[in-house]
Amino acid sequence: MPRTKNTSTEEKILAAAKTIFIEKGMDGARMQDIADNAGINKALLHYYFKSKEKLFEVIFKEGAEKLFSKINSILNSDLPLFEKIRLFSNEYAEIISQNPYLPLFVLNEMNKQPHSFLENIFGKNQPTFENLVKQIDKEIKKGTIKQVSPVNLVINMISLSIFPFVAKPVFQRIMNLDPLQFSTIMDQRKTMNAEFIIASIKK
Amino acid sequence: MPRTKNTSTEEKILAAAKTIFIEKGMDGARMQDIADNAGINKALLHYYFKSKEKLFEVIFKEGAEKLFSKINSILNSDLPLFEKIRLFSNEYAEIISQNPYLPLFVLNEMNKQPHSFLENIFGKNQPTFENLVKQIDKEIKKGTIKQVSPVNLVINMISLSIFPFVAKPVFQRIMNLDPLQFSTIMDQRKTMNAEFIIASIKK
DNA sequence: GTCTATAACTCGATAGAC
DNA sequence: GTCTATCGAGTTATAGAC
Repeated sequence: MPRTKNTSTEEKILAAAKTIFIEKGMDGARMQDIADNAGINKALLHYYFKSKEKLFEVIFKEGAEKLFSKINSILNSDLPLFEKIRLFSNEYAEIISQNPYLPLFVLNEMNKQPHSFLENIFGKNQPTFENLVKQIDKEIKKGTIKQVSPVNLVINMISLSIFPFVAKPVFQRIMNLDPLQFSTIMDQRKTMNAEFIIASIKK
Repeated sequence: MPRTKNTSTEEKILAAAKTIFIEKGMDGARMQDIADNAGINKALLHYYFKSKEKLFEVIFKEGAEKLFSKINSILNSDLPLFEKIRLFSNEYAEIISQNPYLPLFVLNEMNKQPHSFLENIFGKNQPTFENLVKQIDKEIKKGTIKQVSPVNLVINMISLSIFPFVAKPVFQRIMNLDPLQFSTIMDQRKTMNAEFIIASIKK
């Protein structure tokens, strides 16, 4: 299908909305800001996406998808446990360093938005971690790793990958780091996180 | 000083403001909500605290203080490294499980509020981690722990303590946990976090 | 499809009575 | 110190011309 002027405007709006919503959140964002950022006027926003809420929904859904899909695909793959941990840490760190403000946006709105809204967005494609649980149990029986709870292992992996970005202003301030020092440290973590996790469970 | 009707109203306002601001953030909070929650009217809010921003400042400052003071006092104490890690994990987990919505509130506003606002609130009581850095270097030379970056160690400790609470709705959803299961897991983490960290650096 | 103008409404803040 | 009433700025959303 050839690009018409129509879809190009839609894309400009989506790009602008993404920027503004992720920066300011649902409550802080202004339709005027989005219009300005897209180089159009407010009325056109409503022409393409009925309401602020509808537009927000599109942006949130896409953002949440980006953050969650990778977790499932890697953790449910057939890789050996340690490789899985390394792959996850590396690829996830990459996604987040390319979208550093996305996690806080999604976390925020998941805490604020009503349950019905989230239900509508996430639907029923509930991930399962059966695979991973079995794999961890097997390693424990083999004696290669300590007795760990799979759920807590996953929580640790995700926490170490995401939180440093979410808390960037905090860490910069309490540790007295300038932006360059901080980003150097974040780069180190891309490989360090996996080794840290592995060291913590290895026997 | 005896409690007058005056200060009691002030306290009601502060308690209400805390509830509403932490739940909805600066942008999402409504003065009407705060007034309702305190059982008074909007005009009184302005009588006690000039503006929404001033009221917010008080709440934010108190919240940030609660989260940050413990980090410094424990990490700069004279305890042996492993004890320090255990004490921090336990006490910090306790603070946060008693104020589960505080971290996201503070993180959010630290990302959103202008630099001048934060400067005004935090002033110049910049913590230093010289103590900790020296202590870690000493342990490395003694050969009791691996060569680790002090900054990253602190980032890991804080990340593992805070993030699970911040991402509660995410973890509940992707891991299919009901609230009781989730809080059981969070309880386990209070002691588990420290052992996890220690295992990851021990030689 | 895109614009200008404006309606409809929300919300922080103040005036003024008690 | 506390209330009711209201102002005025700012915001989403729509009407209507091009």
